[in-house]
Order: sequence, then C-alpha cells, then structure tokens
Amino acid sequence: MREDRDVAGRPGPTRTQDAEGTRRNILDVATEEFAGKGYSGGRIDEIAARTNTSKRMIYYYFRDKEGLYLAVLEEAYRRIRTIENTLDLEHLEPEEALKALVGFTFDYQNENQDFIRLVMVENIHHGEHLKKSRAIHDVNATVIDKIKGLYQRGVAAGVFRKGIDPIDIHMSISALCFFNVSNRATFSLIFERDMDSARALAKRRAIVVDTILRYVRG
Amino acid sequence: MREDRDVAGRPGPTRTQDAEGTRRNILDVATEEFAGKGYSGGRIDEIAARTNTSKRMIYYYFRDKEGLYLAVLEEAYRRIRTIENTLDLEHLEPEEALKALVGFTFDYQNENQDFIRLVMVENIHHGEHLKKSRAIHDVNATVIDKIKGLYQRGVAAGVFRKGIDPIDIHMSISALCFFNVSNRATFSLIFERDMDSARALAKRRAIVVDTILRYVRG
DNA sequence: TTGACTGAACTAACTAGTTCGTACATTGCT
DNA sequence: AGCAATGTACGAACTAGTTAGTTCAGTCAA
Repeated sequence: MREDRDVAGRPGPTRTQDAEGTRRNILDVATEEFAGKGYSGGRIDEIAARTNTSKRMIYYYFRDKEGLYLAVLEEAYRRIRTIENTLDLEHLEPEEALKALVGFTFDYQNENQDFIRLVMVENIHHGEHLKKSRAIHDVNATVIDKIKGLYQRGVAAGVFRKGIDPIDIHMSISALCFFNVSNRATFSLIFERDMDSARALAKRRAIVVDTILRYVRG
Repeated sequence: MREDRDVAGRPGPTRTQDAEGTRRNILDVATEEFAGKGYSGGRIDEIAARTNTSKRMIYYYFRDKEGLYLAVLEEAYRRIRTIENTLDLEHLEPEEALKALVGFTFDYQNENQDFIRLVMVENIHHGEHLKKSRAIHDVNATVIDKIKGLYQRGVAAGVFRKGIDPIDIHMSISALCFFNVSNRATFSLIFERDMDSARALAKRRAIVVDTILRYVRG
C-alpha cells in the first residue's frame, strides 16, 4: 500500500494515481526484459506480469511494443549521459584524466550490462528504432568534448602525440570496454577464460587503460 | 532449374535428389535471416520462401528452429577457422606477422558481417546454443597458437616486451575489429560518422593495427 | 518397386493489441 | 461547501493475426 499523501502532506500522488511511479515501474521491468531477450524475444505479457500494474497500462503509457522499447532505449542513453556529465576531468593532468575516463567507461559498462545489451539489440536491428529518436544526438557532444579537451591539453603539454582524431580515441575506448561485456558469453566459452571475477576484471581493466595510453602517448 | 549433370558430366546430384545442395541452400538463406533479424526475429516461413525448397525440408534436415540456428552458427565458426588456418605467418618477422594477422582479422570481419552478427545474436542469448555444440572448442587452438608463436618470436627477438598473455592480445584485436562492425549502426548514427566507405575503413584499419603494435612493442 | 524427397494445407499455441467496464481525482459550477 | 462533469488510472477477458511445427498424399530417380 502506497501513502495517500507525500512527506510534506501535499495531495501528491495517491495509491491509485501514481502515474510517474507506474511509468518507472514498467520501464524498469521492460529494460530487463528487452536487455535479456532482445526486442523480438521480449514479451509484453511477461513484462506486464512482472510489473505492479497491468498490460493495459503499458499500452496506455507507451502506445505499443515499439514505443515501450524506444522509451527504454532513450532512458538508458539518458542515464549514461547524465553520469558522464558529472565526471570532472579538467583538474587532472592529461594522462591522469584519460586514465580516469577509460577506467570509468570500463567500470560503468561492466556495471550496467543492460545498457550494453540494449545497444547490441539495437544494432542487430540496424539502429532503425534509434533513427526515430530525436533526443539522441544530445548524447554525442559530452564525451567527445571531454576527450577533445583532454587530448588537446595533452598535446600542448607534450605528453600526447599530434594528429589523432578524438572520435577515434572514443571508438577504441568503447570497443575495448564494450567487447568485454558484449562478447563475454561466447568468448569465455570458446577460450575457457574467466571474465567475470573481480580479479579478471581488474586485470583486463588495466590492460585496456594501458592500451589506450600507449596509443596516444608521444 | 539446376543441371542434371555436373561440369564433369558425372551422374552427380540431379534436380530433385541433391541433398547436399538443398542443405547448403537452406543454410545460406538461414544465415542471412538469423544474422539480419536475430534468432527470435528470424522467421522459418521467411527462410522457406527464399529457399529453392520448402519449409518441410527445413524440418526434414534440421529438426527444428533451434537445430537450424545451431547449424548456421557452427557453419559460420567452421568457415572462419578454415580460413584462419590458411594464414601463413611463420615466414614473416614478428612485427610483420602481427600486422598481417590484425589486418586480416579486420578485413575478414568487415567482409563477413553475417558472422559478426551471428556472434552478437548468440551473445544476446547468453551463449546458450553454443553451449550445446560439441564442435566448438576446436575453434580455440588455432588463433591463440598463432599469436602465441609470433609473440614468443617477437619477445626472443627483443621487439616485443615480456609478460603479455596471448589471449589478451587476441581479445584486444577481436574487440577493436568486432566493434567496427557490430556497433556501426548506432555509432555512426550518434556520432554522425561515416564508417562504411573504403576510405573510412582503411583509416580505421590502420589505427587498429597501430594500436595493437604499440601495445606489444618493447 | 522402393525409398529419398517434396509441397500444400492444416493445427495448436502464442502474442500484440483491444474492448469494455470501474474506481478515483480534479475542476468548475452553484 | 456540495455536486456534477470530465479526465486519469486501472484490470479482466477477448480478438485477430502470426508462427513453429505437422500431416499426408504424393513425385521422381534408381
């Protein structure tokens, strides 16, 4: 039973009228479902069953399966952008800043496997849903600007070599971090390699950071 | 209409009795379908329609949807292993050999996007189908042995530094090459970047080779 | 004549999306 | 304040279309 009044005693959302909570609840369950089974494999009935609300509400708030999936995708991108924005790299020396950024990316992607899996799913579908999203280009600027800034400081300080495109740096960071999550199932199976343990992750993290640093150093 | 006789004029498989050809044909169409739409998104009826044969034959040869998918997956892995085996790196200097291997991997993965996409699909499904395959561990040995051999030669020659695990080298190569195909849709969309043109591919290929070389050099 | 191979039509289960009916809350009117 | 009208939030059962898998009566080559 939810409360009829919020802490401040305002009328607020009541038991049956908590629109935002219901939306959130559906979105959370749907994120798990689509990340776990893909878009085609994800089942609306399954999502509805694990929700506090009903199937009717899914269609009420999100129109159809695709609308729900797109909302899930946008929310996932929104979340990572928000967190990326809190990263303060300006006060660090270029090398340290880059290390921090790569390490953060590695950790974030490892801790948010649902996000990685949603991106995989979207790529399987050739990005056709993402194309319909207007809100997506905002994700762009942030990371690239951060890398660009720190790279230029590094070049000016003589620690990084010239002529590298910041987008290529970002692509390499993404690739190395992403793969560790996205291909864990098949890679660990074929090469009989532990990729889950804290030990294995720490080791791999160090290698990824090192790989990027060696690439940009002058 | 297929020919009743092969080029050599031997009785060979005839129009209606070409079991191996029929299997191949189904497998080829199914590879495209599953690579294009994923396992759940792939449709048996769709595959049947694009085949020279009928839906009945799919079940005749592959038992069920999962059997067909698994056959597709195993065939894809078999193909890459076969090609990798033809790579002759022993006669090259360690650095050149590694460059050749990375370049080959980049090119192969770019030219065989269906393979990449099947691996993505399998990872979305947590590798549950691959687990059922007995034939898979053979894929292992080849690549790792090649890298191990060339790496040790490089260390002995003093051009590569000590203490690197060959599997980590392979993982980094795979990650950098894989990402370029697997995430092309979303990445090029978000960062408005051309990743398809021959020019863009050549540039990226050089960066990937360079990244790996810089990582192992002493 | 035999047996590998084939196709059209069918079925049972599933799945996205809808219908209809209800409870509650808010706003505007008196 | 009290009442009516309107809009928001919700659930159970239903529908129409789809999809994996089957049946069965055959065809064709050897």
